[in-house]
Formats: sequence, structure tokens, C-alpha cells
Amino acid sequence: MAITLKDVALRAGVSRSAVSRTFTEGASVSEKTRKKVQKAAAELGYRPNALASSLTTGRTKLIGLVSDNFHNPIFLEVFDLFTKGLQERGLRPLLVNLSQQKDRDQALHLLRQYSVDGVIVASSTLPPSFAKSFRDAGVPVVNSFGRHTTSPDVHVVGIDNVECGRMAARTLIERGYRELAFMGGPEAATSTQDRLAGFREIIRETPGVSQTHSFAESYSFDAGRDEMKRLLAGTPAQAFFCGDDVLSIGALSAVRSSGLRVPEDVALIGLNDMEMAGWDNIALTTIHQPIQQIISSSIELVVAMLDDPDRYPEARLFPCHVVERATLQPAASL
Amino acid sequence: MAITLKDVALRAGVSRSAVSRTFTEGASVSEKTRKKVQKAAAELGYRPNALASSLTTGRTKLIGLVSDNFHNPIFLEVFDLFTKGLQERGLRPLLVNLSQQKDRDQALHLLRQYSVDGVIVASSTLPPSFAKSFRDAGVPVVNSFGRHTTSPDVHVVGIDNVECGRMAARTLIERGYRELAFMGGPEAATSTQDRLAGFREIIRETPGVSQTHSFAESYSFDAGRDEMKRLLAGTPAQAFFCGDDVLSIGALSAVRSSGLRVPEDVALIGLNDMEMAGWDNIALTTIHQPIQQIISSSIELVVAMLDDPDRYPEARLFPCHVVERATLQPAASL
DNA sequence: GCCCAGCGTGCAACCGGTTGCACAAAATTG
DNA sequence: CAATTTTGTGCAACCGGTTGCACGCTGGGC
Repeated sequence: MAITLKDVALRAGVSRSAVSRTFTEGASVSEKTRKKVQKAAAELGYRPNALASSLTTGRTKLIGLVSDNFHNPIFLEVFDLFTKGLQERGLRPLLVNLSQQKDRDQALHLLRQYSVDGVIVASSTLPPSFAKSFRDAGVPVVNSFGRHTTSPDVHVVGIDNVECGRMAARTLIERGYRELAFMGGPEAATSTQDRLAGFREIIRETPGVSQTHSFAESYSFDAGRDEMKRLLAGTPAQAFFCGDDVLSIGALSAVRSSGLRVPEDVALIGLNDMEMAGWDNIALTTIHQPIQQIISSSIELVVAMLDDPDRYPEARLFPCHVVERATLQPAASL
Repeated sequence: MAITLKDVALRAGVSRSAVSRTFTEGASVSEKTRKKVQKAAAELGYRPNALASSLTTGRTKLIGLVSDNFHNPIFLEVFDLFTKGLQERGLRPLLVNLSQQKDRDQALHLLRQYSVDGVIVASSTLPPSFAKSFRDAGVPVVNSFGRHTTSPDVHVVGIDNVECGRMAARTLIERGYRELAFMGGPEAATSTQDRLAGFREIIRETPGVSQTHSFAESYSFDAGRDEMKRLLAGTPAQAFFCGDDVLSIGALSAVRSSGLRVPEDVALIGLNDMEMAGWDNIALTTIHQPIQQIISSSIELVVAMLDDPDRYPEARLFPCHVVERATLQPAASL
């Protein structure tokens, strides 16, 4: 059995309270007993049981990290940054993989049973209502990469997807492309809808530019490749805005293996600027999403909510920008 | 405040014990009271506090999932499979990112403070002594993707890296290559050492075949590309066995952008068979590592250890096989 | 109608900590 | 040096559950 308070108290010749206090920040203990206790604790290898103390303090330092996309490599970067950032602040991520619908219904109960101090929903595909259910249950929640609305129910940190859609359209139009297409991620995802909306908005107000759109089944390589294959069987547009980098890379692969050239025959712009987009053999022109900022801001926000759970919900949006690589014709070629 | 046992007991008109027993498998409660309790619990939205019960039962259903590689996309697949598999068994993964040395020293304490029921160390680069420290502290541990030794201190699930090295060498030799090279991951990683050992063993016993080797700094795209660039500045070998797929893909990128052709000028074989290796624009010939089997076996093992923490340590090794794609000359061309 | 087995229940102690409160010891003040 | 404040400590109750034990009740066998 593990070493407990009592063991240390006994060895140090003090009460259990004294031991507890030596291990609590700001509690009143004399230097003398603190030393005694620390000595005894060190000899026994004592560590306070975080779970037991959570019972009285009401704090577990556990943060639920919920995601539903374990097939998009950008999420490895996301997990890396989240886990590092949380760890630095003494918080522990309890990971929840929502691969199935039924997991989704369970997630709230599960995280409540473990009394997590807060939850980060890292997904651009889960509906806002999902994040809201945590808030309704009184669990501090931040929806990272979520939808920005004018009257948010929960804290949202991410980008303005509508604006990204506009940016993509403007960029393609500037380069001289006139037959544009949007190849989105899952149709139901808010990120897909918003990106499409912004994209179409610009095209509608630009004479002489046409637009089509379609959707891939998920944010994954295979879905992107399959969807592009399907499009190539007909008459594809000149230039595509793909809902996401991994989708773009799948599409890129389909275009190249069909014998067409990128960007000469088909041009592509992605969104995210994941590590891989910069790889020499991919060289995807894409819209950079500042995931570092999004994640550190999300963490700051969830930390702030630990002290003030009823903090008024806010949306934090970070600007994106185009990263020029090799899948669009240079502007000069106009 | 959340609903507790007491609230439910009060409402159902029974003792707290009765409520507790209704929610414990196999406890003795009459059908009548169980119904009453369930009704009251449903009305109040009661969920037992998993952490509180862990105090007496000694079980948290928390499993530490420790890794140090958040830059190799294969680990996204690994996390996906682990989280799904653990969730299916009612276990929750507490994720630990060992990006820094100091995290490593803390990890054991941290996971003990949270009384995890077991730990999975998912890494081929952490030293065996790391996993052993958990065992020494009485925490059930499985080292997935770890080194297989003849006298293991802890449970190891993975592949025989030495045999993979042999397999790579045999494959390259069969294809007619004579100037072989090993481009490993971090030199200190046991997986690197073992793969090299097997590789050299076969070459030593095959007359007329030469061998060189070098190491990339980490298992990552950039490290692979940089190392291959360095090699291309000199006189590169005909055929490379790269320590890992992501390394191979980096190397592939360096070869192609230097103007050389794959496999005509430089041939490559990787290891892992990650999703990306099969992408059309990569098409890496590689040795398949059965990660699904490794992970589900790791989970089974950690589950088995919950009941029998002193289970005698075993090594579970799964066979690998070559997956033919486009980075080696076909055997027929001999 | 009596005896005993067995089931179901509640009491109370316990898991490993925290914390309000009362009180003793030490430090400060005049 | 007495009076007063400050500081430190231990007691005991509590957090939200679990569980050994004793006891009451029911039902079956004779």
C-alpha cells in the first residue's frame, strides 16, 4: 500500500493536519515542523493523493480534452500543444475520443464522474450544442476551433471561417482564376458551412467568376482523394479551395496520379498550414491557421474559468494569412 | 453542487448504503429498493463520483498513457487506437507528453498522485529503465513498442526490431542492391540500435555487400530530410533502410528535390506502414508493423494486470512483413 | 407452531486527505 | 512583568463514496 498522511505524521511526530498543511500552499506551519515533516516525507517517499484531496477542495486539476478527429495529422500537433500547455500549468489532460455517436452522449457523464475542472472541446466538426451541454451542466468549457457566432453560448477560440472563405476566394480571383470550386469537409460541420459561405459571398459579388462546390466525407486524406477523383471524372474547375490541408493533400494526390499538373491544370489552396503542407514533396499553398495561438489562448481561458466559472462567454478569433507555396500560379502570371 | 449519495438516499427513503449497493455490480439489494433508488437517481440526475469511490476500492480506472513522440504522424493512429480500446473497456487515458527530460522525472510521481491503475508507455525511444521505474513503484506497466530483451523486467509488446533489420537487409539484397545503408532514428533509441544490429548481421554474412550507417536526430520528417541531404552531398548508397516511415518520407523528399529518381537512383525501404506511406504521392515500400495488434494486446495485458499486478513479465512480439509499393526496384529486375 | 438459514438493510468505520475552531505557546506591547 | 496579540497546533467533522458486521425479517422444513 502507498504511504499516506498518517504514516508521515507518525514518523514526524506531528498531527495529520500538520502534514497536510506542509503540503498546502499558504497554510500556517512553523518552519520547524515543516522541516520535520519534509524529512519524514522524503524518507518514506510520500506524495499526497491528488484524488483524495480533490474530495474536499473540489479541484482535481483534471481537464477533459475531447476530440473527434484522430485521422487528421494536424491533430497530433494540436494534442502536442494542448498536453504541453496544460502540463506546464499543472493540469492533466483526460483524453476522450469521440469516434462514435454513442461516445458523444456518454462524454458528459463520464467527465462529470471524474469531476474534471474543465473541458476543452477541440473540434471544428462537433455541433455547438455539444459544448453547450457541458456549460449547462456547470462544467467550464472552451470550444477550440469551434464556430464563431454573434451570441456565443460558450467560449469559442478559433478563426473566422467565413473570412477564411473570403480570403480563399479573393486569392484565387487575384491569381486570375475564374472557374472556382469549393471542396469542403463534412457538410454538417460548421467550419465547412462557414468557409463555403464566405467563399460564395466574394464570388457572388465578382462578375465573371463561377462557383461550384461539393463535400468530402471527413477531414481525411482518403476522403479528399476520393472526392477529387470523382470530380476529375467530370470537368473539374480551374482552382479549388479545399476545406482543409489533409483534404487538399488527398486531392493533390488524385490530381497528380490522374496525369494532370498542379498548378498548371488544376490549382489548389488549402487551410491550416499543417507541418506536412511545407514538406518539399507536397508544397501546398494554404491559409495559415494560428493553432499555437488558438491553443494557448484556449488554455488561458480554461484556466481563467477555474477561478470564475460563470465568466461571460466570449469569442476569441485569430487572423489567418495565405502561405505561398507551389499549388497556385504566381500572381505575376496574370 | 453536484448530487451525492445522500441526496438520492434521502429522496428514495433508504440508507446511503442501499444507494451505493444499487450502483455496485454484484452487491446484495432487493429488486424493490433497487427500483426505488434508480427512480430517485434518475430524477435527480445522480452519477456516482468515480474519484470518491476510488478511495475505498483502490481502483480509479485511470490509465496513464505516456509518450514522447508527438511529431510522428503514426502516433495519431496510436492514440486513436489506444483511446478507443481503453474507452471500450471503461478505462480512461490520462495523457502524458514527455517532451522534456524534466517531464520524464516527474511522470512517475504525477501518475502515482492520480493513482492510475496502470500505465502504458508507448515509445520506442524511451529507455527500458523508464518503464521499469513504474514497476518498481508497484504500478502495473506495459511498454508498447519497447525493446524485447531475453530477460524483460516489464511487459513489452511490440516487434522484434532485430528481425526487422534482418528483413530489410534480406529484401534489399534480394532486389540486387549491393551498396546498402541504414539511416536510423535517434542513435540512443533501442529500436534504432536493434534494427541496425539485425541489418548488419545479414550483411556481414553476405559476401559482396557493403554497409554504412548514420542517424537522424529524431523520428520526424525534417530529421529524415536533413540527414538525407547531408548524405546526398557525398556519395550516397544505392539503397537505404530508413529507421521509420516518417524518416523515409523526409528522405524521399530530399532525394526527389535533389533531382535524383526513386527507386532508379536511390532506393528506400521504411518501417511502420503508416497510413501516409500508402498515399499515392508517397507510395513507400515499407515493413508493416502491426500496430493494431500491438495496441490491443497492450490493452489486454494492462487489463490483465489490474487483477494480477505481479503477473510475470512477458514479451509479446508480432511478426512484420514487407509491403511492396514504389520505392524499391521489383525483384524481377535482378 | 418452532427452529434455523439466508437475504436484505442500516449503522458505523474507513479510504486519504482538508479545514474551522479552540486552545496553548510564543511574541509583542506598555 | 502582566496584558494582549500573534502564531502554530491538534481535534474532530467533513468530502462522497464502500463495506464488515449485526440484526431483523421472511420462508421452508419438520
